Amino acid sequence: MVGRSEESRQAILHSTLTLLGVGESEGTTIQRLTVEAIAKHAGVSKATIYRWWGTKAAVVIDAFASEYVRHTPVRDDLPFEEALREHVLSVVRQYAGPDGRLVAQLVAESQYDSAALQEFHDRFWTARRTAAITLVRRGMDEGVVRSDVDAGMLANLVYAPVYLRLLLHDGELTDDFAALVAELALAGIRVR
Amino acid sequence: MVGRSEESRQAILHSTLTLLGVGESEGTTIQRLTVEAIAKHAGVSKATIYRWWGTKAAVVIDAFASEYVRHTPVRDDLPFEEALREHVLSVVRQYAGPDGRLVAQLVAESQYDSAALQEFHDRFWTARRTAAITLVRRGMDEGVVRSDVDAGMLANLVYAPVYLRLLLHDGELTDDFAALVAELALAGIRVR
Amino acid sequence: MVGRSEESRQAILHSTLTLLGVGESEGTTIQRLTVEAIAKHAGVSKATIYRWWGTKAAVVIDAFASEYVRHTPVRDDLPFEEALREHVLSVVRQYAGPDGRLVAQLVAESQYDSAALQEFHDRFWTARRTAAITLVRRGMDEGVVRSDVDAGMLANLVYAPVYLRLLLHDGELTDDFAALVAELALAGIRVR
Amino acid sequence: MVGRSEESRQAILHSTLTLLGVGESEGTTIQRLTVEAIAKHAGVSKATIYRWWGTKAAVVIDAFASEYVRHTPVRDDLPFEEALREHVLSVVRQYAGPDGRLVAQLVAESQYDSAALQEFHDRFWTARRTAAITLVRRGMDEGVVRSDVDAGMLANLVYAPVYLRLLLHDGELTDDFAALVAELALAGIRVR
DNA sequence: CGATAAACGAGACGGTACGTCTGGTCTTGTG
DNA sequence: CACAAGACCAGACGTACCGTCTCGTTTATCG
Repeated sequence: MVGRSEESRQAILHSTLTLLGVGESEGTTIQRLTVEAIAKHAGVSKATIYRWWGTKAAVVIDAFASEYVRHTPVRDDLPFEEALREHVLSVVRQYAGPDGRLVAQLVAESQYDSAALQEFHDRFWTARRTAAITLVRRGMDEGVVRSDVDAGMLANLVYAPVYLRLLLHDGELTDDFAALVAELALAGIRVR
Repeated sequence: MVGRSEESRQAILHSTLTLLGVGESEGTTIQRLTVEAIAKHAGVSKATIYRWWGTKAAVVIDAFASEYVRHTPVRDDLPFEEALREHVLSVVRQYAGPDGRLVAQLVAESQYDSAALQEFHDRFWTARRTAAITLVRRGMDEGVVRSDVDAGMLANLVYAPVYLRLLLHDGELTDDFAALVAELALAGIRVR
Repeated sequence: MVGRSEESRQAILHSTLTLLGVGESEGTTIQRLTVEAIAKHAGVSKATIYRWWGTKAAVVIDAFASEYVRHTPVRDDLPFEEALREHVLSVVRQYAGPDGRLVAQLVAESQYDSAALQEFHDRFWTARRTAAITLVRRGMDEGVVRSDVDAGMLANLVYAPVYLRLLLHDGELTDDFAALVAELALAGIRVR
Repeated sequence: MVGRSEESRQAILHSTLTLLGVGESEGTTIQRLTVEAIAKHAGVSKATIYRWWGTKAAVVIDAFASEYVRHTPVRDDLPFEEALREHVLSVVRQYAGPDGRLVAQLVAESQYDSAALQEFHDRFWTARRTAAITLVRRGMDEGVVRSDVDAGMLANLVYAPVYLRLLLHDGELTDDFAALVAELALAGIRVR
C-alpha cells in the first residue's frame, strides 16, 4: 500500500483557503468557489479531490478547521465574570473578521448538506461550546451561576446573540456589542 | 402598456410553494428548486419569472411571505411575563414545522445574496421582532424590564436561542425548550 | 415555436470539417476530435451539439455528407467499359486524398456505433453504389454484362478491392491500381 | 534476471478474450473494453499490462492471435477450383461468427493506431492471404489462372467482397454468398 | 544459502473528455 | 406588447479511463 499524498492534501486545503480569501478581506464565497478552481490552483486533478472529500463543503470545512480554528481560550487566572467577558470579546472579534463570513457560509451550506452540518458540529461548534461550558461549570462550582439549568443551555445564551448577528447581519460585531452580550448573559444566568 | 399578468404571478408563487412542499413535510430545498421547474409547473415562461423577480431567492421569499407568514400575535390581555412566554411558544412551534426549514434556507441564501438578505429583513425579521419589541416596551413601561438597554437588544435575547437551534440543528424545538428560553430571557432582562 | 439556429448548425459542421482537416492533409482523426473542441471552435455550447446530434460520429457524418460528397458521376456518353474504367478511376482518386482517410474512419466508427453505420449506409454507401449499379444495368441491357447475378453484387466487385486497400492500407490507391481493378471486375462480370 | 511472469501473461490474454466474449456471442467491444477491466479481471496491475504491451489494441491482437486464429487450410487434394470454393466458404463461415465481429473491430482500431495496423497485417492478414496466394499460384502453374497479373491482386478478389460485407454490414455472410464470391472471382481470374 | 535486482500487486496521481445540468439571455410568433 | 415556448452560451458538475508513477513484496537466479 502506498497511501495518499500528503503534498496534494496540503495543496488542496491551502488553495481552498487562498481562493476563499481567508485572512484577506478579498475572496469568493463557498458557493462561487468551484472544485475545478481548487484543482487548478492546487495543481491537482479534480478526481483527487473527489476521491478524498466527495463534496466541496467537506473540503472547505477541512481546510478551515485544519488551519484556522483560532483558539479563543478561557482564562483560568481571571475571576469568573471577567473571564466570561474576555471570552465573548475574543469570539466576537474573530467573527467580525473574514473568519466570521466563512463560518456564516458554512452554516448556510449545512442547511442543504447534512454531512456538512455534522462536520460543522464536530469540528467547530462542539469545540467552541466546550470552552463556554467549562467556564459556566466553574461558575456553578463557585456558586455564582444557577445550577438548576443545563450548562450547555446557559452557554448558548452567550453564543446565540453573536451567531444571530453574524447570520442575519443584524448589526456590527463590535466590542460594545460583545460587552452587552456578556452583561445580559450574566444577568440571565447569575444566581439571584 | 398592458401590465403584468396577475394570473401568472399567482401561478408562479403558488407553484413555488407547492414544489417546496410548504405545508407538507415533503418537498425540495431552495437550492434544488430550479427556476425551470417553477416555470414548467406554473405553465409560464422562464423569461417571465426573470422579468419580474430576477432571482430564485426573490421568488421564494415573495411566495413564502405572501401566503405563509403566520401571525404569532402578542397578547395584550395577558400579564407581561405570561404574554412573553406565550409568544416564544408560538414562535418555537411554528419553526418546529416545515416553515422552520424554509426560514433556515432563506437565511442560508442570505449569506450569498444580499438582495435576499434585504428582503428577508424587510419581510420577516423586522415584522417578527417588532412584536417582541412592542412587548418589551410594555414591560419597560410597567417597570418590570430594565430600561437601560436597547429594547431591540433585549428582544433578541428571545429569538437568538431559537434561531441558533433552528440553524445549527442543535436540539429539537420543543415546548420545553420554549419555556426555558422564555425563563432565561426574563431572568436576563428583568429589573432586579 | 422558434426552431433551431441555422447559424449554429453551419458553424458546428464547418468547424468539424476544419478540425478534421478535410481538404488539407493536416487534421485530427475522428477519435481524437472532441465535442468540446468543436464547440469551442464553433463558438457554441456543448449542449447545443448534444441537443441536435447526440453523438460525435453523427456530427462528423452530417458535416462530411453535407459538403463533401463529391460526385463521381457515371458518364452516359462513353461506351460501357470505358465509363466503368472512368468511374473506378474517379473513386480511387477521391479516396487517395484526405476524403479517403475520413471515410475509413467513418467505417471504423460504424463498427462500434450502429447508428453511425446506418447513417453511413444512407448518406454514402447507397449513393455511391447506385452509380455503379446503374452502370452495370446499362451493361446488362447492352448484353455485355451477365444478367444471371444480382447487379448489386456485381457492382461490389468494383468497390470491394478499393475499400479493402483503403481500410487495410494494403498498398497505394494509384491510377494503375484503378485500371487493374476495373479490368478484373470487367473480366468477372462480362458475358463470355 | 528474473523474466516476465508467464502466469500473468496468460491471465491477461485470457481475461481479454473472456471480457470480449470471444466464442460466445456476448461481450464488449474493443472500444468499451478498458485496460483497467482487464487488469482487475486478471488480478494483475495495470502497470504490468503497459510494461509488456503498451496499447490496448496490442493486447487484444495478441490475445486473439495466440488462441483464436482458426486454420482455414487450403486443400491440396482437391481440384483447383473446388479448393478455392472450399477455402472461401471456410473464411466466410469463420467471419460469420463472433470472430468476424472482432476482426472488424481490429480493422477499426487500425484506422487510428498504425502499430495495430502493422500487427494486424503481420498476424492476420498476411497469413490469410498467403493461403490464397499459394492456391492462385497453383492455378497459374496448372495454366487455369491468368498469370499476367500479380497473384496477390488476384487473391484479393476473393477476400475483398468478404471484408466489404463484414465491415459495412452489407448483407449476411451466408454460404450462398461464399459460393457467389468464389464464382465471380474465378470468372475474373480464369484464363479465357 | 543468502543477496540482489527484476517484475510484480496495488492503487494514487495529473490529465482530459465525457454527457448532463442549470442559470440567465435572447428570439420568434401568438393572443 | 406581455407572454409561452424554447433555443442558446456559458461553464460547473461528478464520472470514467488514460498512461505514469511511486511504493513495498515476492521470486528466481547468481555470487
